[in-house]
Amino acid sequence: MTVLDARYNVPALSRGMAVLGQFSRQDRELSGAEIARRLKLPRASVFRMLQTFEQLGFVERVGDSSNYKLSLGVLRLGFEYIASMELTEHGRPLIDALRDATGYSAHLVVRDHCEVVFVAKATGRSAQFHAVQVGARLPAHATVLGRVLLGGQSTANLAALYQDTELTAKTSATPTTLKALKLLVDADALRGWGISQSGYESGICTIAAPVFNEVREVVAAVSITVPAQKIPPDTAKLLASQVCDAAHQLTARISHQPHFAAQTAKRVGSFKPASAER
Amino acid sequence: MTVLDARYNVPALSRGMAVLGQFSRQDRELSGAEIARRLKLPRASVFRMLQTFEQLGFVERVGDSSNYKLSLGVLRLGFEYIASMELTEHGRPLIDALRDATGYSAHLVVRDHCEVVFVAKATGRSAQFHAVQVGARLPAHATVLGRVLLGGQSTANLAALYQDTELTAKTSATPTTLKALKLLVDADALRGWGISQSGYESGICTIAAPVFNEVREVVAAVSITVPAQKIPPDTAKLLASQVCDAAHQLTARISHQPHFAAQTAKRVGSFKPASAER
DNA sequence: AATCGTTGTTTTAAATTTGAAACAAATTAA
DNA sequence: TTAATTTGTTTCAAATTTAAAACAACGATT
Repeated sequence: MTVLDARYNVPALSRGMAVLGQFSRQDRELSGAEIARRLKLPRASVFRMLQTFEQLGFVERVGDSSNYKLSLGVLRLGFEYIASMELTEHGRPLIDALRDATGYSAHLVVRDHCEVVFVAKATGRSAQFHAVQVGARLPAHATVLGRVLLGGQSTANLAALYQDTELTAKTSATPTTLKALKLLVDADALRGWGISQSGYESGICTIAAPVFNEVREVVAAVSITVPAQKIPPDTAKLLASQVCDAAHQLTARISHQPHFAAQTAKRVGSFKPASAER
Repeated sequence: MTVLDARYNVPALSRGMAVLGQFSRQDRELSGAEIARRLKLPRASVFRMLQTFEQLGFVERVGDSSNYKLSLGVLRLGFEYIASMELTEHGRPLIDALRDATGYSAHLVVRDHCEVVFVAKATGRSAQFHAVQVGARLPAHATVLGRVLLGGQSTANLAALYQDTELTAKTSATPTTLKALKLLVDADALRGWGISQSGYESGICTIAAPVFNEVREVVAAVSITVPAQKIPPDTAKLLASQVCDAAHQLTARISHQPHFAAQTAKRVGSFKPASAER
């Protein structure tokens, strides 16, 4: 594996993306000076970067002020990403069907390091309060979704994943140690699905099942959210079987043809484990 | 207004974003060499940019090959954008309600130059074939959505908008001249809503109504899609009134408090109602 | 086998961007 | 009002990145 080499950095790029990254729900608008202060960059540099981003349609000025906000351009990247995933391509009809079958909101999620990311959703009839949006992120360790997505990870892998991240307690049930997390992860992996009776936000139960790739690594999870304090065991089992069904179907679809997608089917045979390192 | 000055470009940024922009549904994976060829950049430069993006989590290597694909990081930007829009904040419950009231998929769209962009959707029960996704784009001139979004634009503005864009004919009903487009736009603007009986894809009818800001500029549109070849006039009127209702409510919500949002309430104490003007 | 054409990676002179400092305009404070 | 901050913009020498060229590894073709 080629190690990422700091020699080959393009600082302008890193800094530029950092600038874009400053904008958030809390900070819709930012001035050049404010960004410069936060990132400890020269005002002149931020000024130039903002001008560049404005030309590219990634940020725009707010009204007549000199403040900036994100612009529609940034959506393009995310959309192309979602649209380019074979996972969502095949997953969408399945979670739509799952929603129709159960009547509850169904989701398709993947893991990005220690976070759960929603990549597709089918909204149920019962409009929830703050329904999650595609692109939303949740801490993996604090949700069933995350624990299902972590299924099959070795203790060492988990440790590596969480070496820079605290296992913060969201509720009393949240695991705060790697050991506790591993136990929960293994339990769900063994059963083949997971359930949270008083999820991240209470009053909502989540049932999730893993989607595997060709080598049986977890690559995604399918889930439904049920607006209830607690689901009786029988109902839970019934719903779980439906969720698992959807997950199995998706597994079948994406693991059948190993990474067929590529238009660059170069060396199909060679599977040798990456050369020497220096 | 400050004119965008080419002097203040950060080439590395422009090029970097161009690299990311190369990835699409058609081109999920790209090699460094391929990108270099397309953008006519030195291979070494592309190589370094890809390494940088990889470190930032915007692209990742595909399996063992040296190809790259977009990574989950790019979703973050788009999500923050959507989440930071007051439009979606207020619009989501409204289109959810519209979906529930009509039973059809409801959407919230905005305009980006000559394109319609979906920023929120509430999927109806009847699962469509290729349901649009948040972030998806359509040519404005070829859809009712676009024509409603263009409402109120002067002929000069339209001309400016389309000086670099062809009005390509998607169907026989698509306007291919500015004059024809203007006529359609004005008709919908006058009526207060628009309908396409054989939309962009046939078999689907779309009814759309504009959302205004404080100064009565169109800033968004609310719509529903009805899976039918043709809707009888009475039904259409009924549905249209529901769509208009939702649009009016959204207009009321976002145009009431003129751009209050700003977190730039730096000095919290000073709350004097900016009486003295210069 | 040997050659050719690609592609990924590395190096280094050449050219560029960068950031400190200066300026101007706007805002706040006294 | 006046002075003091803060911010947006501009300049230019210094320092950096860049891109041409070279290298190495690989696959395809002859």
